This record gives sequence, structure tokens and C-alpha cells, in this order.
Amino acid sequence: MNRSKPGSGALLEKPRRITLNDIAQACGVSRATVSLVLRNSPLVRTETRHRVEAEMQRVGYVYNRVAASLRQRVSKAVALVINDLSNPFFAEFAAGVDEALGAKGYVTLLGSSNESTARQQQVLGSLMEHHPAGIILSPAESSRAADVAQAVGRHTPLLVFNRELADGEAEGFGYDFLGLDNVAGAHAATAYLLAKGHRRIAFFGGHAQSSSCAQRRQGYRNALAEAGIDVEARWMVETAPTRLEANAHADALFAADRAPTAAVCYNDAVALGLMLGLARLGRHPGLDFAVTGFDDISEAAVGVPPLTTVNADPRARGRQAAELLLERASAPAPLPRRRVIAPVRLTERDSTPDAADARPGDAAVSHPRRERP
Amino acid sequence: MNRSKPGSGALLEKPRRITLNDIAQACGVSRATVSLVLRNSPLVRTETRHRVEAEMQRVGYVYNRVAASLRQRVSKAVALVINDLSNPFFAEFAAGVDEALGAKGYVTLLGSSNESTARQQQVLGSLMEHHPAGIILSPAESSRAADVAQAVGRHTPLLVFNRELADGEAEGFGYDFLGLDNVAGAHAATAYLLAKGHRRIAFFGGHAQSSSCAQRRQGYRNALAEAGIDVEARWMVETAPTRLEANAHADALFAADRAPTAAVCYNDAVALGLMLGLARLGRHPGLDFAVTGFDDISEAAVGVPPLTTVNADPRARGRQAAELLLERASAPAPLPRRRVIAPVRLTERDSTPDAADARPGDAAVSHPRRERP
DNA sequence: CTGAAAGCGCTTACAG
DNA sequence: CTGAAAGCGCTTACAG
Repeated sequence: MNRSKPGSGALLEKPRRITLNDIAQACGVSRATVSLVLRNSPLVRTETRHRVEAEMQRVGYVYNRVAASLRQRVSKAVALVINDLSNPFFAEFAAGVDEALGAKGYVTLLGSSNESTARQQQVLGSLMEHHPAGIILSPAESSRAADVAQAVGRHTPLLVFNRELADGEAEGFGYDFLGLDNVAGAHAATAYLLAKGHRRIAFFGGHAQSSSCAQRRQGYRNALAEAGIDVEARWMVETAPTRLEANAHADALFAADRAPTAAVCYNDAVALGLMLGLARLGRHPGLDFAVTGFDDISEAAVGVPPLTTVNADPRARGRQAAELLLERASAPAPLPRRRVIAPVRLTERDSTPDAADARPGDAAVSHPRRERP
Repeated sequence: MNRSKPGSGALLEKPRRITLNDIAQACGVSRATVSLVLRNSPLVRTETRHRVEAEMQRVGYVYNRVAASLRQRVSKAVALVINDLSNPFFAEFAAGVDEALGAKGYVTLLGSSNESTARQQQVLGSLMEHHPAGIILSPAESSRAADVAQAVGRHTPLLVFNRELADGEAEGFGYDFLGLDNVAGAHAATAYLLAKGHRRIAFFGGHAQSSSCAQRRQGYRNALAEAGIDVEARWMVETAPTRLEANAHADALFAADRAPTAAVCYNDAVALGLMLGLARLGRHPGLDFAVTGFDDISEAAVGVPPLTTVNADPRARGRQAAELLLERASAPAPLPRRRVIAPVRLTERDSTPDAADARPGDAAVSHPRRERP
């Protein structure tokens, strides 16, 4: 600002970008014509089109979509806010979203909340300033609808993934929802264990107040009820949905006699943690105790033992989320609110031995590890 | 377009957004004043500022950063292009980048190439149209510098992470580089195995022509050379850097007599695959064969056995990448090109038994599994 | 088919 | 401290 040598102002300025105008002048046509070429309008004569395209090529013109968005008042960006990118399930989901958006000419604006609702508010606010065409939100735990509504406003299409927003019905605030069939998934896992002869089956991990955990517990209860089995209170173990916490709480399963011989876990992270905890307690998951997960993250297939789990194909869910959102964003008239529940399927692996092989539920005894085939 | 009822045009139009102008009029000041308030200029009287801020609050004004970027000719977005989001190492890296960018008021434009250079070109092109303040690129395998230069141009700051671009020196094309100390990491892993008494140590997995693989092989060779050991050609096994491929090639280690008793693996994915392959061949990694990885992905700690590996703290690398890029993007004068090699450290776990416990390298024999403590 | 003009929502000198 | 005017790089009617 001060002391600048006269005429030196331009020295630090960034080189002027090449614009539509430059192309137009070089070709002796108007800006409007070049703009039409850019958007493949049939109004332009082929010869003119070729001349313009050649010039753009020659000078390395890059389209300024920011300017176009401003004028058109619609943006080709979609915001994606993820609760936990370091969880492979959500990372795959994000990859799927980006893939499908890219295929339709959209770009992904990423934000991550690290499971903090406060951070989520900030991130949503910052992304909104870029006026995205829509928002895909995989909410942090116990996100409130009113907060999200406040950040997103009423005019930007919103798709919520995976978890319900708490206090769902803010007035006039609508959004689409894409979830997993948690009830059916947990039901399938439980029924599978029942078929293998297990009768004392725990539901392990997760926060009971989260919608996904509540639904999975429901599926579990339904399956046991259908088998005429009463759930015992001590079979329900609550933990944060992390490997570490699950590991730490494994002994809760064996606090009393007639302990469970199997556990339906809230998700894979919890299941993997529980398996470590079991090993610590002298149990051998997959040999004398059965464990199931939920998500089918890549670690599930490769663990020892490989984990029987419920597969939700997060990448496909990501693509689906992107498509649902873009449908709404480009709908000429307001669409009705939609709830889509994606099906889910059990993937059978080795972590679920028959009940006959399970160890009786009394105090831990040293027990030689059975060699698996 | 056609047949619209007269006067009905507004029906389908999106509701007009609230702008600076609306705020200015409501407060009886000029647009310029409101703009100054927004950017916390000291030029505005406190009373005026409060009045303006209250009005923005009241009507739910959201700043249009797109318009601001256009006028200012600088954007608050940084593009992040990732080769493989489903690899937890890169997902963590992305999370770190987003975290650090967000802290500085920037937003992340995400793109993923899925290890395809063709897709990477498309993605870079599409992101460039949003005129980001800079680009962070974790390149797809065998990306060529000339292609990247063509897509990114010479004016947008670029930071390349993890892998060198092939044919590095396009004329006038400069970029910063953030890499891992691959040589030191592989050296540490090899030295650790040597200290445990191993003498026949393989280098397993990876594509030899990739820069990171070449560097890791170098570290491995250096360590063996320091111990006076000649590398035998059959100890070097090349595979795609995936779990599947590594699993499939495990038997290459045992093709001849005096097979290795340990393997330094290109990365964790390969190490986990190799461990599966070993099990298939009747070997017991962690008991009669030693394996090390590279990356320390979350699966490493939790596997059976837990994997001794080289930790590169991808989240911290992501933050570092963001900071390096923003330094350049906001530098008043052109900075010299920088190469930063991040340190890396060995994390000792159970996959690396002493050589004394390793099985002699002859044909596989049935061998009772040793119970671990 | 093509051109001249206005405008998207901001910021930036320049006056007062 | 505040206002009037111009401009960022596009697109959009509107004429010709």
C-alpha cells in the first residue's frame, strides 16, 4: 500500500486470467456467441463454433464456473458433511457421493464434523456461504433438527443420511432421508445366531438413544420374541460405538452366571473391540463365542476370525444419496418429502460358531485353543 | 419456456435471496457500509455496526462468498484430489486437510480419482473451473507431471502429496511436495528384524517403479547392506499394493529352499494380505514368521496378530499439507519450491517374533500352533 | 445466427 | 465514517 514505487503496482498482481472476452475479441465475435459455444447451443454456426473452440484450446481458456453460478443463481456444487471420515464406512459413503456427483457435472464441497454438533454448525454455515445446490448431511450424534434448519435454511435441498435428526419436526423444515434397514439387519443377524442354536444372545454396544441403535435393538428383540425368548436386562450392554470402549466393556457380558454365548453387536467397530476384549478374558471368538457386526467395513473380512456382519454397501449408498439429492435440486416443482430405507444383507463368515461349540457361561477357565481347519 | 401463462413466470422461480442491498436499505445505509461491517472494518461506527448486525441476524442473511470471490478474484476454496478414499490412510489424510483448511476459513473441494489418471484429469479440470486458491493432489499411480501441469496451469499453487509425479520437470511447472521418509521407515523396519536375529528377510509387495516403493526398497537394502547381508533376487516380490494381490503371491516367498523367515512389506494392506496367504500355506505370522507393514492403518493394531508397522500419522500429514499450501497461496512474493519429507516411526507389535522362533524355510509341514500368552 | 445492454451479489477505489 | 459508481466473468433476454 505505502511506499510502492510508481507504476510498480502490477508487479505483485496475479496475471490476468483469460476470459470469455479475450476469446470473443480474438475470434471477432461477441461474448454472447462464445457463451453459446460453451454451452453447446445449436444457435451457433459450426464454422464459428470450431473457430472459437480452437482459440480456447490455443490459449488454455478455463471456464469460470463461479461467475456463471452467480449469474445463473444456481451452483454446480453440493456440500457433503460427514460425521467421521476416519470411519471407513463413511469414507466409502463419501467416495460414492463424490463419484455420482462428478458423473453429473457437480463438484463436492467437503466438510467433516468429527461427531461434534458444534463443529457441524460451523461447517454447515461456512459451506452455505458457497451457495451449494444442495446438502448431504451424515449428522453428528444427537444433532437437533432445529439447529440444522437454522444453518441450512428452508431453500436449500437437504438429504440426511443414516441417522435421524432429534426433535424431527421443526415447522416448515423438510428434508429427504436415506437410512439403512437397521431393524431387518439386526433381525437377520439375531435369527442367524438362533438358527445356530444360540439361546442366550446379547446386544452389545452403541448408545441406546441414537436412532440407529434403537432400531437395531428393535430388530434383535423382535427376533428373540419370535423365538419365544425373553431378553434379560444384563444382555443389553451400552458403550460408545468405538473399538476402544467395546474392548473395555467386554467383561460386562460375564458378570453373572449363565452368561450369553453370542452377541449381536451395534457395528463392526464394536464387534472388533469386543473380540479383542474376549481374547483378553480367555475367550476365543469364532470358536467358543459367536459375534456379529454391522457395516461390513473392510477389516471385517480380514480379521481373525473373519466377522459375520451386516453389509450396507456404503459406496452404493453414497451414489444413491447423491441421486436423491440431485433429483430434488433439479425438480421443477417441489417434491414431496421422501424417506428411503436401503436394504441390507447378512454376510456369513467365521465369527459365529454353533452354540454346541460355545463355552458354558461360567467363570473363565484356561482352555486350549481349538485349531481351525 | 412455451405456453407459460402470462404473469406466471415468477411461480416457479426460487425465492429471491436476501442480499447486502436488502440489509443496507433496511438500515438506511449504503451497500459499501454493510460490506465493511461484514469484514469487521474499523471504519464503521459501532452503533451502525450493531444496527447492521442485528438486521442480518433478524432476516437470516447469508453471505454470498461466491460473489465476493468473483469480485476479489481470490477464492476461499482449496481443491483436494485423492487417489483412493477407501484406503483409510488417505481418508485420514483428507480429514486432516479439511480440518486445517476449515480452521483458516477455507472450504475443501473434494475429488477422487480412484487411482485412474484419466479420471484424475477430468476431476482436476472440473475443480479448476471453480478457481480454487490452490490444489492438494495425492496423485494416482504413475501420474505424469505434464498432464497435471496441463490441467492445473501455472498460476494455481499445487502441493503434491506422497508420490512423486513421473517425468518430473515440465518446463516452468513448479509445485511443493510433501512426502514420507520412506527410506528411513523401511530401514527402521528392516533393522528391527535384523536385531531380532532374522537374516533372510524379504521385501514384499508394491510396484517397483512407483517412487514410494523404490524408496522403501532402498531403505531395506541399506539396512541389509549395513548388516553385511546380500539381497537375494527371490526375496524381492512385486505385487499390486492391495490385500488381494498380496494374498495371492504369498507362495512366491517359499519357491526355493532357505526361504525367508521375515518380510518387510510395502504397506499395511500388503502385509495383511500376506498374513492371510501365510495362514493359507500353513504358516503362522507372528509365531513362526515375522511381518512388518507401513502406514499404521487402524486395522494394523487390531489384527491377529497385531502388526508391527511404520506409522506416518496421515491426519497430521493432512494438516501439514494444508498449511504448506496456504502459505504459498497467501505469499505476497513467489516462494521457492519446497520439498518436505515427514518423519516416520516404527510401531512395535506382535507380528514380529524372534528369528529363533521362526520355522526353517523348507516345505510346509503341519505344525501345532503355539498358544500365545 | 450475432451484438449491445443489463444484471447476478459482492468489493474497491474515489469523493465527500 | 458514508455514498455513488465501476467492475469481477459470466448469462440472459431483446433486437436485428
